[in-house]
Amino acid sequence: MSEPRWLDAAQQRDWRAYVDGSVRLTEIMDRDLKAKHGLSAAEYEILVRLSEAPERRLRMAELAENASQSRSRLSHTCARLESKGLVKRDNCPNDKRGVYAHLTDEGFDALDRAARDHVETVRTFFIDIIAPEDLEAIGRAFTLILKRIGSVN
Amino acid sequence: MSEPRWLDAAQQRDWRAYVDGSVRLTEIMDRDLKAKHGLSAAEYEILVRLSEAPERRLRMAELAENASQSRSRLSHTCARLESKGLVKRDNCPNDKRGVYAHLTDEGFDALDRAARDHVETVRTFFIDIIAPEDLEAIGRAFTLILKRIGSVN
DNA sequence: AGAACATAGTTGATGCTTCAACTATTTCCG
DNA sequence: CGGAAATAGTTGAAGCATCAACTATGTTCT
Repeated sequence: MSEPRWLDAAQQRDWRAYVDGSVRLTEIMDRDLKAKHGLSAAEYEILVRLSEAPERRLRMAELAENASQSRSRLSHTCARLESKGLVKRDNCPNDKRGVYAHLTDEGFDALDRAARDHVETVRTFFIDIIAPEDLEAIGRAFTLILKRIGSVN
Repeated sequence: MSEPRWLDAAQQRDWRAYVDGSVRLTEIMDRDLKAKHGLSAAEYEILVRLSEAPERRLRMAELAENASQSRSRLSHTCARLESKGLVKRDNCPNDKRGVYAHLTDEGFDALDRAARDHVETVRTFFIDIIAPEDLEAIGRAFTLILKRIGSVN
C-alpha cells in the first residue's frame, strides 16, 4: 500500500469548488423544477430524451442509457410518469422482451412548459455567469470524463 | 410571457456534457465509497468537514452549511454516523438549543482510510484527465456559481 | 433441437432524502 | 419586563433511489 498522491492546493481548491457548486446547483434546479412543474430531475430528463428520439419513443434500455439511469430506476420513474399520463409504454413487436416508452401529447406539452422555465434557470446559475472560454473548458473536461467512465464499464 | 432564450448549439453541448458527466461521475464515486468503505457521499462529506474544523467539532447548523446539506438531512445522517460510532453529539454549553457534532477517533481513522482511496478515484476520473488550465476554468466557474447561489438565499 | 447463457425489463424490500410539523431556547423590541 | 419573532435542532411520514431477485424471451453453440 503506497502513500496516496494527495491533491495540491490548487487542485483541491478547484475540485472542492466543483463538488460544492454542482451539489448546490443540482439542488436549486431540482427544487425549481419540482415547485413550478411537479417534475423531478429524473422525470424531466426522461421527457427530454424521449422528445428528441425519432417518433418520440425509445426502448427502455436505450432510454436508461441516454438518461444516465439504471434500468430499475427507469422502470419506477416511468411508472410514475405513466400514471401522470406523460408517458406510455407499449410492447415491442419485434422483440417480445422489449418495451417502447413514448411521450404522450400531454407529456410533450408538459415538457415544453417546463423547458421554458428550466432554460432560464440554467442561464441564471450557469451559462450567463460563466465566461465563454471557461464554458468550453467545462465542455471539454466533462466530455473527457464521460469517455473515461465509458471505457471502464 | 416572452419567448425563452434558448441555448445555442455550443452552449447546449457544453451544458449537456456537464450534466451527463457530473451525474455519472457522482454515481461512480458514491458507489466506490460505499463498496470499499460503507460510506455514503453525504456521510463522507460530513466526516471531511468535521476533520477540518478546530477540535474536530462543529455546531450542527454550521456543519450543515459546510456540507451543503439541509439540517434535517444532517440530523438523520448524523444519527446514522453516531450509531456507527464515527461521530458523537453533545450539548452546547453556551446555547442550550445547540449541539456540537464531533469526530470520534474511530471516525477519524475511517475517514483517513476512505480518503486514501477517494483521492485515487478523484484523480482517475477527474484531476488526472483534465488539462490544468481547464481545471482552473472549472474552479473559476463553480466559484462564481456558488457566489451566485449564495446571493440568492 | 436443446442446454447454457445473455439480454430486457419489472418488482419489492431497504435505505436515504425531503418536507412539514414540532419542541425548546434565544433574541428583539415596545 | 414580557410577548412576538427568530433560531437550533429533531422527528415521522412520504417519496425516490438502489439492490438483488425474478420472469420472460432471445442468442449461441454443439
